[in-house]
Amino acid sequence: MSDDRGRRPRMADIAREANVNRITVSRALSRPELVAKDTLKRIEAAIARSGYIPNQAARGMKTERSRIVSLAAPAQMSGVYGAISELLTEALHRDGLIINHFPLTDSIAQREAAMREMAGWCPAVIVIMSSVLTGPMREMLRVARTPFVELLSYDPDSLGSCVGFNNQQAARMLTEHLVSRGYQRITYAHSANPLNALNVTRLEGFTDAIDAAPGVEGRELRVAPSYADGARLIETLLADDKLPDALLCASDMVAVGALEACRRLGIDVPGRLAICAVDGTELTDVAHPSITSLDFPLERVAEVGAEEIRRLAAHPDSNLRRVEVEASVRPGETT
Amino acid sequence: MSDDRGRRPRMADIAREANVNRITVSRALSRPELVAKDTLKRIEAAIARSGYIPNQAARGMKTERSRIVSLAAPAQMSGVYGAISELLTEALHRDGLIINHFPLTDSIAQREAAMREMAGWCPAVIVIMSSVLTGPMREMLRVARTPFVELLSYDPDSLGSCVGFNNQQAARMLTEHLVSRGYQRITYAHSANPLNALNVTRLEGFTDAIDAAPGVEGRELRVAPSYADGARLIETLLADDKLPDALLCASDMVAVGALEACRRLGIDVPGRLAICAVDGTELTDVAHPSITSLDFPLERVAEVGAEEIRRLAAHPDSNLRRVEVEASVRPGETT
DNA sequence: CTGAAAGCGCTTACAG
DNA sequence: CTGAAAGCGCTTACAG
Repeated sequence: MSDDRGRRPRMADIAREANVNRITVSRALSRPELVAKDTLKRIEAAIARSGYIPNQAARGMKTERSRIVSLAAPAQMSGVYGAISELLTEALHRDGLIINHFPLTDSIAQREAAMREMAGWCPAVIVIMSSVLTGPMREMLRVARTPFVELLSYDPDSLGSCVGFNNQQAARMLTEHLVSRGYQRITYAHSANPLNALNVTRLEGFTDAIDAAPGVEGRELRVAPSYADGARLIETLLADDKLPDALLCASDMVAVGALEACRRLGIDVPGRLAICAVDGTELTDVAHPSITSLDFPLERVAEVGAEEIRRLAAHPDSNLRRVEVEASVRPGETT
Repeated sequence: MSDDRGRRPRMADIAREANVNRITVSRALSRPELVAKDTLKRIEAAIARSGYIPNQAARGMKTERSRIVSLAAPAQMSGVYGAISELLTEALHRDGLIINHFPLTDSIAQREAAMREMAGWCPAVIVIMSSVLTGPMREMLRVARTPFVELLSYDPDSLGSCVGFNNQQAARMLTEHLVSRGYQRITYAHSANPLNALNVTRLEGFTDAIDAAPGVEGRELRVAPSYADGARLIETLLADDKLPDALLCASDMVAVGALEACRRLGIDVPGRLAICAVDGTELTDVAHPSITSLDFPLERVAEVGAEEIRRLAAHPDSNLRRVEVEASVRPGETT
């Protein structure tokens, strides 16, 4: 029945079978109301018979407009990036937009290469979570003329649209919360990745709060975002006799891992050590004891973000939009 | 400096600036060793000056070979799908493969439409996690002539390559574990999604084990894969006075949510209720008490899967490979 | 309502 | 070492 001679059917094959010109097949697909009823029927039958699937690359080449949305984000899926990426992928899929996923590495050269890749596919929109933009990256975005959306961090000077919260302020509030509860030696555990935009602004917020609190000693520590590294962190601090009063974790996974290690090692939380997480995913709520963290509407970031992406995909030349969502401290049982 | 007249630079623009033919520019990009040194230098200078980025769609159209890998998976990123997808995305990105992400919905029609979309982009490989394949989907895969990889479930009759474990056996082993510990009324809480392949085979395994255990009463219950629904499940069962002896959870998130609800409601685990999870992500280990679950090498599935995808992308006509990874019960403190 | 012509941006042989 | 010709699979005006 179907053409089995080694290649997938093309529009020309359908046209031949249905006894029409390729143009008519194209029209039957894109504007069927302009095609005579029985012509349409013949074409549809031929399509069904052959299993024809239009080549999206060829289509996009002509229309100069793709339905691809390129999403660059840190690879970790168990935390806030996974949560947003899940909501975003679902929402955009409903609008017929295809998500191209680019993991962000720790190398500037690789991030720039990834940006080049992204731009090379002529996506409708480029979305970035939590990456610092280098000069070449900005230049590529400019030359590619692709609408650009930053998620998670609110930045009034963003190169494109953005939907997020003020991360500097958020880290400051959480630190102030710890100070107000009387903790004097506070350690901020974070990835220390200078390419992670959230990281950079959050560190500033932490430092601000420490500087403003006389007598409070602040430290920072590098830790990879995983349960295991959170647990290991506590073990190391304990072994070195360097356990602080309070631990502020940039990653929810680190907070959960640290909490579990404390339970195992008999460290009283929050009596001996307070634990506080910045991302505030569902995980911190489900933990026991529940972890003090940031209260910000993840769902709203994804929702408004999806809306903005959809809008820019439809109207690439429309104005940018910058949306700041509110964040506050959600006190849990660990502080 | 750069061309600012409303469109991104094309190869022809570079050719003009460098005083060569477009072909030479193309060659400079793909096989620079065939181009004279100073010609190359002129071309590279023009590319740098203009910020030229080759159009991947146009390139792929000619080469008939794209570097896209289409990945269809349930949207939930906090569980096993997120973990695999993270590892896979990173590994494939290192090989220069681009991941197109398609969330699986609960509607057959939508899944088939998604499959059509996927095939339309002429990906190098199509990867599916945990979806039943309908007749039309199989037909599309056949016509598209795209190599196909199934992950997570080992199926000797898979249409393509597969890397996974025997889910029927796994669910049976976990249920037998519960039976051997003396639990008599066992409830299997799962998404009840008939389109989820893992779900279907796991349910069979559960039923097998119950049928083989005289005097043991098995039930099944529908629950969405989230922390909140896991917690709600316990609340409902308690309110209806239908709490079983043991709960087998298809989703790790449900297990963690249920565990937390038990703690909150004063239900003794494992004394009054045993909890057991099937996916066995890191989450079950980090929970407290640690949750009995499946021990299977997630990383190996991702690693071998990535290898197989890479191989099929390079040699689309090579033989299929079916790899079964072993799984066993990892006893925790909840049974 | 349908089709002949031209072209999207690139690459693949082939000729020189 | 470089280029003129043809074509990948589709669509966009335009003409009839």
